[in-house]
Amino acid sequence: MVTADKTPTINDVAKAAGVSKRTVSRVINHSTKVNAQTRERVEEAIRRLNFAPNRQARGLASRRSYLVGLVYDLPTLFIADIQKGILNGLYGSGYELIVHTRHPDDDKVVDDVLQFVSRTKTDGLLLAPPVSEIAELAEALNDIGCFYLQFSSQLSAEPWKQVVTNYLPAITDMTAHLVDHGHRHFGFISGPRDNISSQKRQEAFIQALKQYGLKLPQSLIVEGAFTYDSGMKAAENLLSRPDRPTAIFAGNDEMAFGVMNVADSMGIDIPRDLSVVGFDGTAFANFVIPSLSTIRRQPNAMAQLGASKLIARINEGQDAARAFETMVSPEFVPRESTGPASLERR
Amino acid sequence: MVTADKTPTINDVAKAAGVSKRTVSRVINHSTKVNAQTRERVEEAIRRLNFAPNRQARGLASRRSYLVGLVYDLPTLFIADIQKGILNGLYGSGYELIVHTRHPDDDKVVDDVLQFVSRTKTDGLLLAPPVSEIAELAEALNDIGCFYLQFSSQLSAEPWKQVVTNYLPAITDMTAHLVDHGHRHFGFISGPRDNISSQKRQEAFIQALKQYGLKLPQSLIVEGAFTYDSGMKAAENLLSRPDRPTAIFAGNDEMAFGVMNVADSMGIDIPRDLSVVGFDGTAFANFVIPSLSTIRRQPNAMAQLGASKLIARINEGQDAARAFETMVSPEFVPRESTGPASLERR
DNA sequence: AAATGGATTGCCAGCGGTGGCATCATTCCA
DNA sequence: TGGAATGATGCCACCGCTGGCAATCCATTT
Repeated sequence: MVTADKTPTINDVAKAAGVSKRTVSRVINHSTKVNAQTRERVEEAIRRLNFAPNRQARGLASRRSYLVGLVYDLPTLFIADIQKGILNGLYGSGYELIVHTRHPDDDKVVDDVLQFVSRTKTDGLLLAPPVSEIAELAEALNDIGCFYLQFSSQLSAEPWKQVVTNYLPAITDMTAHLVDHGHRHFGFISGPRDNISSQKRQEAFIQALKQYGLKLPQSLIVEGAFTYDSGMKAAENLLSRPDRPTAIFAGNDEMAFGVMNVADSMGIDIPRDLSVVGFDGTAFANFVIPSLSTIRRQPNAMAQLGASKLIARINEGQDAARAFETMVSPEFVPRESTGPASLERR
Repeated sequence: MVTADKTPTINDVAKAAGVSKRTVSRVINHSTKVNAQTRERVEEAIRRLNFAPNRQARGLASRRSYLVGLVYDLPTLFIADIQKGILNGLYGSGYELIVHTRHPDDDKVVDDVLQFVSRTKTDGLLLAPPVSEIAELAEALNDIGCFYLQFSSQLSAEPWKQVVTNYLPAITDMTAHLVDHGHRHFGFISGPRDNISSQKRQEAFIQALKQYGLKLPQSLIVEGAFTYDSGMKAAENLLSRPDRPTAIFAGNDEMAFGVMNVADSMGIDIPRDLSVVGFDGTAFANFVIPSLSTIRRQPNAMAQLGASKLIARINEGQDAARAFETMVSPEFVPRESTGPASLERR
């Protein structure tokens, strides 16, 4: 019932190994200035006593916390996957993950995050989109000397602070797929206007179309809000016009589901009368009928990369972080919601 | 460029307020033994200097960490919502959330969590299902005197350590809904056999049916794995038998999507030929066509309750936690996937 | 007026580590 | 052989805060 023996301290280890606690400290911190035999002796003692250094004391003395923070906005499946990937990347690094999301009461994101950092003393911050795209926040963090890593869609001048998703290849593949199937007339449903990821997706789509000498008229770009309802609204708009597109690319899967629903209730068959493509590639895209062609991101892989990169930067400096990849590329996954363009359009 | 003034310490505040640092400490910790005027003076100084106590130093001295941990298994939308609710509940409490999920390399859950606790020195643990249902883990945590709160489906003898979802009311409503629509012949797709939540759902369903003098024959209970594929398999099984049910209750939404898909490819129309009900009520249930009738849990509310309850227990003891609710009830949300039983059943 | 007692407040040690030296042993070179 | 350079280790203060107790103040009691 009683666990009399409290957790061992560095002193216990020192005594057990017959060295000073300073030496034990050196071993813990992988200092090179320790004799191989001494190190072995200390490590043995650590193992025998099942010693784990006290993070708080370590942090207090060394002015570090051995904590990294994840800042995100909304709880989505994508974020859950990102978080999982981060935990994988952190595994064995000695760092723990502390999470933060904006509280409805806090209107000022920048202040909110700054407070979080000062409260928790995290050694680094992982910024998920769309928080990662806020330029003022990055600036503010730079000012206070806080290490951060953004999961972003826009390459900056400091790539060691980023993991960037390059939309172009996958969107080009997707476009090729549609064009090959005879589509010439496209609609695009964007995310919120000020959302950078959404802008980037749009740009990539336009650029891909250009390669085929095709254009995306402004009138066939409808603003959504990355939500199901907004996808429906946009679809009603796009599908009720006389020159309605034969293929719609939605800025995320959720809006694509909205499109599918509207099409269904308008008697427009997918993929016979309309092809639909989403973006994100969360599991649900595979569950709907017909299954949704989409662009699959790799949250797990990119998060793991990001975590490792941030830790490298914290522990070994900027140059170490530079050695890591920056770009990740999602991939187009064709499924049942895309097919040949119907011959008799309109 | 340089932010010369480092963060203020308790000493700075003490000096500014003209008191000893011990008094400042008392104010921070809401000790009652402080004169009202003194307190005001100190609080003013704290505000003026924008002081926040150093969590590490505080923890080191008081043997607490001001950290609570969330332990979960898989990254799902449900977990993301739970986490969001916890963060809401923790807001303003002075506690931060540190997350942990089982790493594939760790086979022994109990040891893994125990290590996490000893590494991080969390003051409390929030256990999400299915980790929350592991009896050995709860025991082990009790042994080391770790406070925890389980999000569970099974009331224990220590309700101050739990937030329990009571499935019966919603499942009874759902059953009533189906029976009112003429259904008499049901199929049930369970989660993994050893999953306690799944067992509870099954029990509740059986109990609800009993109220109508109806039975759920063992042969119409098919084991799934809470995954889409397993839902499809189970559906193939259920729908290919001569006495196939007119309504299927799936243990979660994801499996229900599998059922819908199989029904579609077998030419079985939902809801005309078959009613389907899911469980979870994540947003996607509303996105499929037809939209899925399901039982909506309230992850946000229950998580917020759980977080507050745990903090109360940590700060004010068991009796304070007793004052909190324990039971939460999900609700049945009828949508398009359920309707009248087809007349000419076989 | 001295004693009593409760309410406030201050002092000092110490939580478990790390940083910056000093120390000591050994090796290398002139 | 002496002296410097190098490697390994130990000593002690200190990181920023809280716990335990002593000290102080003030009102009340006798």
